[in-house]
Amino acid sequence: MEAALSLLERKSFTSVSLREVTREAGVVPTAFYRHFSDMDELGLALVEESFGSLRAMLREARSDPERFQHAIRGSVEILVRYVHENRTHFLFMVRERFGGSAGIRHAIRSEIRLFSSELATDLSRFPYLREWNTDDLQTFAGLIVNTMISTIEGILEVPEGTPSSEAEVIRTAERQLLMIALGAPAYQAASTP
Amino acid sequence: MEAALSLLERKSFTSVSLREVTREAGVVPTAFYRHFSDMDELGLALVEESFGSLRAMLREARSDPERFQHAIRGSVEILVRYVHENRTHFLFMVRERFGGSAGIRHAIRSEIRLFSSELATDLSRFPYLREWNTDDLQTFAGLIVNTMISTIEGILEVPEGTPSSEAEVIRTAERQLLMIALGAPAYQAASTP
DNA sequence: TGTACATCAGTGAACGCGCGTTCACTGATGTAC
DNA sequence: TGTACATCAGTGAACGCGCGTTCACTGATGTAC
Repeated sequence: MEAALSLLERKSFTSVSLREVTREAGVVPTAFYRHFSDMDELGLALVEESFGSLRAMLREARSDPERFQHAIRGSVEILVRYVHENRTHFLFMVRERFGGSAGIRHAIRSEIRLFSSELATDLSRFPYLREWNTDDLQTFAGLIVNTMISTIEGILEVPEGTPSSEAEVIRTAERQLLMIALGAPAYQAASTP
Repeated sequence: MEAALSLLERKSFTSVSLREVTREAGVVPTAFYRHFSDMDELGLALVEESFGSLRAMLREARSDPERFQHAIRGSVEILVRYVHENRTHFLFMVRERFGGSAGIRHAIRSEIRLFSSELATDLSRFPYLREWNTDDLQTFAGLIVNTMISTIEGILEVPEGTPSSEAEVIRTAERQLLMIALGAPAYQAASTP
């Protein structure tokens, strides 16, 4: 699994061959079958491992409710740190979300959906979101998740070691999340006249 | 190019071989070289063709300013129609945006950036956005483009012939765009106290 | 504590296959005079 | 209007290569008695 992830910096998982993985791992091709029956099984294991990183991130964001609730900046900071610390995991998720095999695509998609639902539950504890119906909360959470995903994509795309472009990505994310957060009360006011 | 696009329903461009393309086109493998020097050149030609569809969409949205300016529903309708009419073009863009070769990824990314800038220019003509600075407008346009992209992704993901799920995607898009639109004045009010 | 056996990750040779690319070719269509 | 030549898309044989997968194997580690 480590070998596969380390190959992702250069290419997408779908275009990595079984032999490339074993070569990277310093092992003979047939040894692969001691661990997985094919590349798809490896891919699904990587989905699980990768979303483990994401869940850990969410757990941390939750453990500091003050920061989570009040400072967009704090949340973006946690996001950025996790993307750096688990770069290949996030690269894998972003690359295979649409490019992967059907099984891997579905696995990633359902993890994101789960993640979005959990965020909706968290959001329902916000004072000014308390009275929203589930549907509106889901939509709102989806909007935030979209912005988070494109921020992750932005961070991964920025050439490594160009802090100025990355700072730009971060600044954009913070302002977009602020726009969304400010839109929420206006939306609620408009839909319950 | 038609043959390549027709293969995209099943797999991503990166994992399509030169021989598969010629087989689909009903032609001998070597005939490929009469048109492109390699698969990457084909891919770049497809980027151009695909974004042609997208530009046509923008042109139509612009030609009916009333609808463009006032009804989010109208804009989403145009978007949905274009995705259906050019399904393989959009599939190609979504799949290769992260999964493709470096050259193709860059080409797609810069087209999206261009698209976002043009939207920012259009937005500056809105009465209540007239006084925004370029930076805020770009950020705002980015947010809208993100939402459009994830709506496109949603439409492409929905199994064909399940109108109820598609309607759900459309409804979510409309409400998210509304949240964003309502957030704009609040954002401006907050940043110019 | 020692012996016998099972489990397990990795080995190395071999297979048939689809791949990208080369080459010299064919025959239809377009262009110059 | 007729002839000579150029351009062009497509052909078909051939190449060397990396691929996924099979098979019988080795040798280290763990477990039962």
